[in-house]
Amino acid sequence: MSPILHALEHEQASFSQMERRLAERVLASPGEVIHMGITELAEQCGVSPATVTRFCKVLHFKGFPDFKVKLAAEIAHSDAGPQDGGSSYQDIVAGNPLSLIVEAMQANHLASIRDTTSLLDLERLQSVIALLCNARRVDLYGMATSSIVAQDFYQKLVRIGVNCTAFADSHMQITSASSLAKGDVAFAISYSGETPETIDALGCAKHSGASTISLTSYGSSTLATLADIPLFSSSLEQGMRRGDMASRIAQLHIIDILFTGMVSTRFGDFIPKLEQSYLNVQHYRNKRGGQS
Amino acid sequence: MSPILHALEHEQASFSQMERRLAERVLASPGEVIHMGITELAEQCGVSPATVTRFCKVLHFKGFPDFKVKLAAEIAHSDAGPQDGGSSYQDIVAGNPLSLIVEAMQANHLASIRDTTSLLDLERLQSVIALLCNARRVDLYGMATSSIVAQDFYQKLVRIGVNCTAFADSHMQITSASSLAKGDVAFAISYSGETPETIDALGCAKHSGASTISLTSYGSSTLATLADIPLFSSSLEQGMRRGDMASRIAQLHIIDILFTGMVSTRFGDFIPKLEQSYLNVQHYRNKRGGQS
DNA sequence: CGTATATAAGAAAATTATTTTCATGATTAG
DNA sequence: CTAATCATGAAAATAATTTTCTTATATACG
Repeated sequence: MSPILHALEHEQASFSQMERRLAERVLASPGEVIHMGITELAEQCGVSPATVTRFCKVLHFKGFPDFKVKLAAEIAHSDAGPQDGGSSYQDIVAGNPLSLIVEAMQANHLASIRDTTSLLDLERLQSVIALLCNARRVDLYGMATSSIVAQDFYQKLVRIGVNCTAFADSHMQITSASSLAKGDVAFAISYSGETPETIDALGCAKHSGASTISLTSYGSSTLATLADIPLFSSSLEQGMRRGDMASRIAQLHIIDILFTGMVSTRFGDFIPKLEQSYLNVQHYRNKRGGQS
Repeated sequence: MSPILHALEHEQASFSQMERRLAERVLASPGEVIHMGITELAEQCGVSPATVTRFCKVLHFKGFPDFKVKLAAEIAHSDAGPQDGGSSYQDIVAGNPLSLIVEAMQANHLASIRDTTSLLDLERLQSVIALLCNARRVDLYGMATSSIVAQDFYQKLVRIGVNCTAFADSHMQITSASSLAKGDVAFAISYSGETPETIDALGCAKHSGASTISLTSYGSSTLATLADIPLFSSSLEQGMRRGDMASRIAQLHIIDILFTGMVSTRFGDFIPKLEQSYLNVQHYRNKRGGQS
């Protein structure tokens, strides 16, 4: 924890009644305090503005504004929530003030990306990249939240000219899976790894002879077991139903790595296509001059 | 480098004479600026205080003090060096070994979330949450990558029973925007803030009397200026076309905060709906026993 | 037990900082 | 060449902060 907050916590002994109130308020949500005026903070603590100024002086700041700026700098350093470098997940519950939600969300997402990265198996990633680069056709499967991830990957792959589909409709997924063959790739995404529609689609693809890849939250699951190469994003503690928020970020993180890996291995091929797709969007947009 | 400094450096084109002087002074030693008063900074740049305030507003801060606090938070980040904990963005180039790509991607995504969080304005977020909670109808606009973000938000809002649409088709976006009215909310997402289709849709919605919200990468943009309440994700260095990867993660981070904020403020309303939507998916899935 | 003194804290005044409004000159489009 | 827009500074208005002055309370000492 930063020196200022640390001091506020451990030097309470030397504070007076009112000063203690201030210290507590600041500790409770420093992120809010830095956006407050002196009057606002004073009111929230049932204290006069003069007391706030004095308090800042006691802490050896030049005044309240000085305190705010220094505090802002400090809380920026530490990842919200538990100390930096750690990676524990925060639960998010009812009626929390927004500042807490923001802190918790940041902690969760950062932890999620860190954990996912450390779970990564480079060799496996490399194989997946190779498969995707050489695939005749790529099918992406995912329902609900995972279909968002699938769509995202789809957009990227299309831009580098990979022949690829990402149906949101589970019937179409199966239909498409049926028509895959050896040399094609099926890529299934699911938080739980137990989504029946996605499992069916990947199973069908495997049966058709395609190479199968799964992307699920860490832990054994039907989908991961089924896939030739399973990839994992970090899973959250506890039964947070809303855990899929961090999980989706982690899955996109992996998608980004895969995509960048693909572009990097076949730079000469893919970069021109990327550029071209970008330029063409611009071109046709300008051509019609803003009206559709 | 932090998004604010980055913007100061790269948006000089859009600044006026005096604004450029200010930008340069801030870039020269941001650490000094955060301890200055508005008058002092103005004098050092041979500029009037009024110009400084205006400059801060152009950058979408609430005023000079707000600018100082946000800047303080950011420069605290950036002197932490490139290893984790710091937040400099890594470029991703050809033929990099996978391990480097993974490291760079992690650094980018972590930095992006951190920077975005420090740019966040809690008051604004709160207003947006309030608007969304009380909206009769919510329209989400976004093209390409941003449509993925819009879709993601859409899925979440639907689950808590918010009346909401997220057309990917720009004609439909306009059509829908035309039928909005006071009390409705239009929420436009764009990395650059200059996507014509998205600007048109938001403009149309505004004209119809809806409250307008934008989510763009940090910096002044047409879309952000147009919106009643602009929200920002952090922007990346240099011309990385592929900067939209980190940006999308950051935007989803904000979406998650908004959504969680909504659920938290109207816990009693929304949680049962969330639970119900979850249970119903399970129920109907089990009912048909895996076959469709 | 009472008085003097120190201390904490607020009220109000003074100061300082910031923002807004208004006026002016420059620049651009017609 | 004129009108309109824009950038800018001066000054007024507002808001924030700090200082000063006052009061109440507690503590030590006679």
